[in-house]
Amino acid sequence: MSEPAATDDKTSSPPPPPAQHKSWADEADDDAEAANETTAPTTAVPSSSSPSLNVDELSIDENKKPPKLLDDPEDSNIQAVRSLSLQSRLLRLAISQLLNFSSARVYTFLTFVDSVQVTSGDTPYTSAATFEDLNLSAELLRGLYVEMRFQKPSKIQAISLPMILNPPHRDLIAQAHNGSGKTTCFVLGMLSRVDPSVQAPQALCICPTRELAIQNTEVLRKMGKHTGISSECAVPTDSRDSLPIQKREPIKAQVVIGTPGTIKKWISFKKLGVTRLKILVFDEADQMLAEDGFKDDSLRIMKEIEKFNSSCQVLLFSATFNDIVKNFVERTVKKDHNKLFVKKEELSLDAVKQYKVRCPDELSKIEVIKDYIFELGENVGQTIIFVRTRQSAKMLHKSLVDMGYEVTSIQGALDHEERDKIVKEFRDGLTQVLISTDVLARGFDQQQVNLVINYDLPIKHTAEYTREFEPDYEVYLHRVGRAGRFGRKGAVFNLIYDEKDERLMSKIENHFGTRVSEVREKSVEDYKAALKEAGLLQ
DNA sequence: AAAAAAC
Repeated sequence: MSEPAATDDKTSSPPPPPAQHKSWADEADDDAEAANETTAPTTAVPSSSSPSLNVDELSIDENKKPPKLLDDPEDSNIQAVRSLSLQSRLLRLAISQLLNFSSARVYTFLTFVDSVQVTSGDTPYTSAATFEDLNLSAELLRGLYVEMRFQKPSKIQAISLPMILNPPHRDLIAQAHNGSGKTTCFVLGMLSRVDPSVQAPQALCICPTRELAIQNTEVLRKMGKHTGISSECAVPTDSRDSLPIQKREPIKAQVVIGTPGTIKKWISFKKLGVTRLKILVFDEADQMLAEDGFKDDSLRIMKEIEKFNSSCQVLLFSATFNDIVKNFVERTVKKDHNKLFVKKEELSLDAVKQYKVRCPDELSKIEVIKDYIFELGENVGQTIIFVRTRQSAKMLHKSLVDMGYEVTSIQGALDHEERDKIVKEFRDGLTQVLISTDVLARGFDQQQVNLVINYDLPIKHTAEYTREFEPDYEVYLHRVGRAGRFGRKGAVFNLIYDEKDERLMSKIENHFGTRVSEVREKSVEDYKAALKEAGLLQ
């Protein structure tokens, strides 16, 4: 039995919640109109400034030992930051001027082993060393240990769960590495905040793709198996076998997980009530709130909930938040939110070894895939090949099938049924190699995937009139993150063939501060060596 | 110039 670490902190009565601004929809409104303008609105409360500028110190209980440093590369820095209410800001300002300190309090803690206490504003949070520390129900603990086979909270879980579960239930923006267990954070949050005696939607989770919504629903059902909590997956169905929403009874499920369009539709048809909602989650929140993502849908849903229910806790989770979306996202939630961020340099997964392969032409990309990667791939686990367009997904699929290889491919133009089937076959291990557009770039969790091939590199489609292509760093990171789930080993091969690719690749290297080594010679032995280096072969 | 959702 592991020693329960410092749970006594909980017993010290938490101070009353400070006055809260609950007008998050209003905030969102402002932003929607002033999308790109940066001038501070009215009397600028020195809003939660960029952490890197104001990193001050970790506020640790004096009686506690300081956090120990781990040299585990995975256990990299997370910054815990708290936006302060106006009152406490003014108070801090007064004090700090007296003491000649910086006025913004930004709490950062590096790594921890057992227990860290973070004081956020005036609320102390003790990280959870064990799941028992979280006061979860016995049924939920059983789900964690027996169904999920979890032993103890991962780092992001240890830090974020106390903030999610304990009053005053502040909004939270949380960033954590791919495969580090973000889903568990919000699924556990939703399950434990539901009142089992109320048969109405109390938790809502919105995801960018059908596949992710289904996956999250499955995780929730597994983890919540013994709780009796009901759930519904709100994704489009092929009209044949299901009643149109107009004719359905209002949703009674206590947790609803789905994609924006369907959720919007259900709400507008009054089939999904929002008045009892206690917690609203955006998975892949940076994409959900990006200009070229689901911003409009997300804000509309937020506003609709706010209209009837001002005390709904909002959680925003993602592995990536670029500066632009980060800035916006922080103004979308209530002002006194908590936030956890990871430094950019810390994000690239050290567990996944990155390679580039220079190919003389487009055709030779296919040669590389079949001659080397397929040759070795099957000893290595499953493989996802990412392509930029639906067209290339079809094209590559056809070429490989024509050559006699057993691969499948998925992209958004396929029927829902077909998509579900292909994902299921891949999950069941019936297929070894899956070609995919960026539908599966984010969140798709299949632990057997050890190899990712970037058939082409992700490109940012900004409205700028530049000739220069910009890589989509976030998508790159998410793609890479499909391998190496939960700290496993993995490898990525980036296939590049022209000047454009070269520039994209080096920009990616610069951005993440990593060097991507090249597989030079063209022989099976070289790929073997690369996979050995990645830890995938002996 | 893409993909995602969904009308």
